[in-house]
Amino acid sequence: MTRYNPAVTILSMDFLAGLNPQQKKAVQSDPGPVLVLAGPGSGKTRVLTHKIAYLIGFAGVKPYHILAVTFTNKAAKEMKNRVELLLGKSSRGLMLGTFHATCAKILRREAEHLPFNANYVIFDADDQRKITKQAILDIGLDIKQYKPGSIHAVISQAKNNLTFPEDFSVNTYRDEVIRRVYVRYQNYLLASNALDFDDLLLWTAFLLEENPAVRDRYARRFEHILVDEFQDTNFAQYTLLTNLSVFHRNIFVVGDADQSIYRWRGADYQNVLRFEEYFSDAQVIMLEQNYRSTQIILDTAMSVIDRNPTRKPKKLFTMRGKGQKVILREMYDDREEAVYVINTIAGMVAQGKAQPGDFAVMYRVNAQSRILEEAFLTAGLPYRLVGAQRFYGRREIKDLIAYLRLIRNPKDDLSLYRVINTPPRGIGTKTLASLKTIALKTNMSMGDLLLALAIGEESPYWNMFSKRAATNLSRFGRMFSLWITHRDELSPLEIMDSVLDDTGYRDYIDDGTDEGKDRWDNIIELRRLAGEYREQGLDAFLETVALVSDQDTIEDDVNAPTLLTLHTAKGLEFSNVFIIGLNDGILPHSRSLEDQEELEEERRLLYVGITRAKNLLVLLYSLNRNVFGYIEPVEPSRFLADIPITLLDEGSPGFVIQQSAFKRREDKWDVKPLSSVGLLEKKYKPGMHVVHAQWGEGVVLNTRIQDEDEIVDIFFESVGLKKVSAAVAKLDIRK
DNA sequence: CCTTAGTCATTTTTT
DNA sequence: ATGACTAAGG
Repeated sequence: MTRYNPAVTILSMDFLAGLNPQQKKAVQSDPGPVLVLAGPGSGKTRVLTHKIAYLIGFAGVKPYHILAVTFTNKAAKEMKNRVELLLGKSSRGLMLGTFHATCAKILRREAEHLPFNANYVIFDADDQRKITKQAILDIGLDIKQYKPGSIHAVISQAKNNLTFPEDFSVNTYRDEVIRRVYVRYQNYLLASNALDFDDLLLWTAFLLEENPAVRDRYARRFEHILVDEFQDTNFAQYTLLTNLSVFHRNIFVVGDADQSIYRWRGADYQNVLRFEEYFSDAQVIMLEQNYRSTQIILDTAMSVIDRNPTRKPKKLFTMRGKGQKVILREMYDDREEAVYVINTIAGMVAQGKAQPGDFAVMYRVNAQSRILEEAFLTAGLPYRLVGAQRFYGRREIKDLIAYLRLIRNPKDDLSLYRVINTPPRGIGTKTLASLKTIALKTNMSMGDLLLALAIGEESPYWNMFSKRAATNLSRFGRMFSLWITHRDELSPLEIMDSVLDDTGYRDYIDDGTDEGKDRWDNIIELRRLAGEYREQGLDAFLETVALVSDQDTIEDDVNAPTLLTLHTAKGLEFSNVFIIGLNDGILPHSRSLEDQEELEEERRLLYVGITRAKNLLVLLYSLNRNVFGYIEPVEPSRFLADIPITLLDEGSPGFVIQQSAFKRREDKWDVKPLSSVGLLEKKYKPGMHVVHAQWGEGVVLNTRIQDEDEIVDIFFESVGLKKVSAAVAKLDIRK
């Protein structure tokens, strides 16, 4: 292990310029495990990039020996740019990418040790759902009872925990069903020479665990490993990291447990604790100075997150000054929320207080974007929408990608299903069914059979089909085989163009309508992207396309408000932030209400949203909400009650605050029943005059604490003696 | 084999 | 309210 020479510290100045003491400490940390606990806006990307630059430029580590992993391509790209800015070209060879992309590369290189080929394709979320559905149907089960989505979620969880189908433990009948689906699902993937997202991690972790020779090769290579957003790692990723760092033990991780919002994806912020235990000699460095937000915004964030009981306290501070108070507003419904957002933005822009691009509107679920979009459209204002109907989710894009995937990997039955009759060429369900059965009988993949049919009547398989079917299949097979023949000599763009030409795709999609025009425009955009992969080739193109995240699709150069979910907002910052739909059932989401840990995650989600704001934070909730077309009354979010009124501007409603006594105690109850027993104090005293919303004025006779609640005996003028729960009833104390 | 009308569930969050 | 999926006609 190398120790850096302190005598040449002066040379490190470049990489330390402009850093605060804690950041410097992190960048200059000795070799060995390092855990950086970085609050929002504390400059963690800075620390990571400077650390890399420091390692290469000062400590003399070869870029080839460094691995840096992130969760989104956007983060990876940004880091790469910033490292290059610090070092120039000398960062070449550095392995920097997302977990998934890094794994994809390793797997392609090491495919010989694994049950798939190097030209495997990556199945996206849509594909995953489809094959889960197919697997359930194959077993003969009802997809209404066993929803593909929820079954796949369990499979995904299993994979994230490095559980293969054969290790899947069965305790209930449902488990047994899932196990069987999982077996089929995985077989389907392998038969198609395909991997899903989780497989990328699963197989890499498997490879490193089971193959010491390979593991050592990588573990020796990566003298330094750096990890961004460490709190978002799941077990597979954690295992990956511990294996890769087993030799040099120079693992530098940056994270913030308070920003852990991917539990449902298997992420486990406890990995932060695990890290400290596993690497007991780890240096721990805290980054607590926030450079992003005003004090008021920071205080608001703290007031929300502080209620999470299991968190380690962090004291965030800023030098930015108090700033503007938070605006909290009650709206009639979600429609009005949208109008308010637009009016506020338009107003501030008109007054020259801000640019349209300085605004972000954040929400819990993608469905909420629709009303906003409509409102922007009616107002005639441009906006940029992140995620939701992403580019790569468009039908025409998926079609083209499926063609390319099939050409790259003829075993990809799923893609074949998609394209074989798109545009229509007379290959319907019947023909398709016979293609499948005969493929099964002859022990070939459908793609291979199709290729065998390409030669026409000479083919030994020709007579197994009806004349009509054989003719149509053969015609497509000829096209298909032609593409494959030229696959390796053509660039991705050229392959794409031959597909477009040979299939007459343009005529199919561009039917003269506006929609058709749009679709064709999307194809043109895809062509442009493909054009960038002349050097890297088809594999790289398909891989990037499969692994783009929502965040990656944000275009920076648009001067318009950004509409995005709270999840995609992580890692970003905006001068002015709106968070809409702050209602119970939305944030916290109704599916998380039952579970304490999920409630905590919802709270973190709000925390993430709040801490995106640099200057102005606007929080909106509504009294009513459109649910499946019906207007329903809704409650304000319980989290609002935790924000001190002193942080809110005068226009903010006060009644939310009045409810806080109730909300607060409810939270406490959820959280720590034991410790809060003694903490609950009586709010009322005998002799006190109170006003009840329904029964009017009364006088307190007696009061006691019982089951986390205060039971008050009150004599009302209107109805006489009543026992009242302080948690349920709204009582005003009369002075 | 493709279009159409009717039924139905749908709302987390995403690499 | 909207879209995905299923069952009947061109």
